[in-house]
Amino acid sequence: MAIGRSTQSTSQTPEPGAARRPSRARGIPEATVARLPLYLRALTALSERSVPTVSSEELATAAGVNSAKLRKDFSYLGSYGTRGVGYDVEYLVYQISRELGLTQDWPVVIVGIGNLGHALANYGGFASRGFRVAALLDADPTVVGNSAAGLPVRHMDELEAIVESQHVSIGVITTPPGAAQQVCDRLVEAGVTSILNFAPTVLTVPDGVDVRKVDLSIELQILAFHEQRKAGEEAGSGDSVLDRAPGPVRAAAAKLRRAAGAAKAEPVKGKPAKGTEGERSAVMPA
Amino acid sequence: MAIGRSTQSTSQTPEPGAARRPSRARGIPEATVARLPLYLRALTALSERSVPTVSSEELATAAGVNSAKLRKDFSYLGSYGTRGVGYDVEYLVYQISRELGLTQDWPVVIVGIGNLGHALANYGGFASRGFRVAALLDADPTVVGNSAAGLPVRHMDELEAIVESQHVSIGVITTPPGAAQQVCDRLVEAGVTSILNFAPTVLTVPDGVDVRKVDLSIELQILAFHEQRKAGEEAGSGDSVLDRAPGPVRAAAAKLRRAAGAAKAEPVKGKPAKGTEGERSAVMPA
DNA sequence: CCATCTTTGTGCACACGTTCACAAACACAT
DNA sequence: ATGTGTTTGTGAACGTGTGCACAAAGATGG
Repeated sequence: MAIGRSTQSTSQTPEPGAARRPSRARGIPEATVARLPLYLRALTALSERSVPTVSSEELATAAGVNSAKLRKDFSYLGSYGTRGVGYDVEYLVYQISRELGLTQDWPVVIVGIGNLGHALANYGGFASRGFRVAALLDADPTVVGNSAAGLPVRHMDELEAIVESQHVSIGVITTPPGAAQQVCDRLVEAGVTSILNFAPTVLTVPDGVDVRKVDLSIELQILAFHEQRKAGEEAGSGDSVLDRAPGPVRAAAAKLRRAAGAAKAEPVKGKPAKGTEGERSAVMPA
Repeated sequence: MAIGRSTQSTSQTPEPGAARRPSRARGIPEATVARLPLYLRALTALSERSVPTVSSEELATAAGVNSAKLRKDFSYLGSYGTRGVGYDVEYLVYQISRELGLTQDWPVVIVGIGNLGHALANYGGFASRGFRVAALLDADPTVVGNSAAGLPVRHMDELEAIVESQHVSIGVITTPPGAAQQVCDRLVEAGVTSILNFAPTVLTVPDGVDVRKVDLSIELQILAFHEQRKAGEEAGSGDSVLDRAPGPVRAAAAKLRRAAGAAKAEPVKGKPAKGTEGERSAVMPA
């Protein structure tokens, strides 16, 4: 099946009337930028197998997109192909790397060295793409001093000094949700202008700072949605009549709901709601 | 800044001419589905603070979107608000949960218990949203038998039996990239129809199976792209003239490149290419 | 040098997503 | 009851992304 286009808005806070960023400062659409790393990965694999050239069709298959899209994407970068032949692998690797800014070194700090922070610190794909872990930081004294992936875990207090001295512009937040905004503020204050947030929180940042979000829980919920649909496709779900009734009936229902809600009761004819479940993922954000 | 709309195509393989899924089987757009978990999170937070009702404006702020979008999103679910008042928090929590299929239990298997697998096993947001870890699986005998998050790590051989007996329909892949497709095939064969893939690989699956992908490396690269742009906005980058020249000049350049590439030399006037770097993230996929 | 074949680059049409802006609906006070 | 204020729900306009289909560009062989 493979859901057609999912548009998981990984970046957040489009800021209503704000900055008016046309998303293509020099003409490269966001959607294209998001696919460049995919192409790059496929191309480096080809490069390692010493394949000299590749057609849009082949590369598209390897990257999991269709060839027209790929060609259009590349056309935004310039005309790097040769008609009748295809694309020169090495050259394209270089061009895409350059476009993505991977020909330079990006020092990164990871804040919050729990399970996930550990996993990221050990992530091999880091170094191979120009990213270098400048420091691992944590607020917990029992964690500080441990080492992960050959690097010592240092205390949050050193954050500002590290960011400044190593010119860190990218920060990764893997703290529990409660600490995320605070950490974010400190990172930004220290000079970080791009943040990758793994904590399930909406971060507020000043203009000029980019935030991208990775949220396991959301991904699973989206899968569940489609899974449910597949399951329910044959078995017509017992859709409550009230819920989809129009006009006055609905209004009455709303009134009832509000009355019930005020007493903090169960949602009308709702499932048991499993005892005020909620955002309490004190364990780890992931 | 906050990049406007990022469309990180988290799901993959739209399959060119295939199935023609209008992405809205019962009328809910993909983009909306992807935001429902966000709303749900904000709503449960309000619910815990016993807030009875919330306006689209407030909720939108809490979820990090704009209010018009939120209202339109909700309008796809039905008319669950009350004009002049707002939305009943409890009721909306229930409606969204139901829509997302979270009122039922989703057993999940995690395959590949490295650093990341561990992190996910310990992830608190799992259980609180109807997801239950049915089993942790790994192929490495030295890992099998360990326990993570109170669950024993079991051997891959048990995969089929577990999926079948526990009716698992969602699988999470956190193996190294080399093993991902193989694991994926086994999961699908065993009956799993939704896969969350953390390995940096394009998975091929039969029709009817959903794949979503989470890729740290890609997220960082996208950040780097924007970071580079910010940096280069004042300092006009020394863009090679050749690269953007049109027509015949370019053709000649292409010819040269191909000649160079055949000998697997450096890309024309390229950076040192740091010794056949590449996909070799044997450490962990993340 | 010409004919043929392959593959790129792109104009165009359409689908999807976002935002505006406003009428309809409801609450509440008088 | 009626009027006033608030907030939803949505039509319509716009912007972005996708995919088709084809002309143009180059390769290749004779």
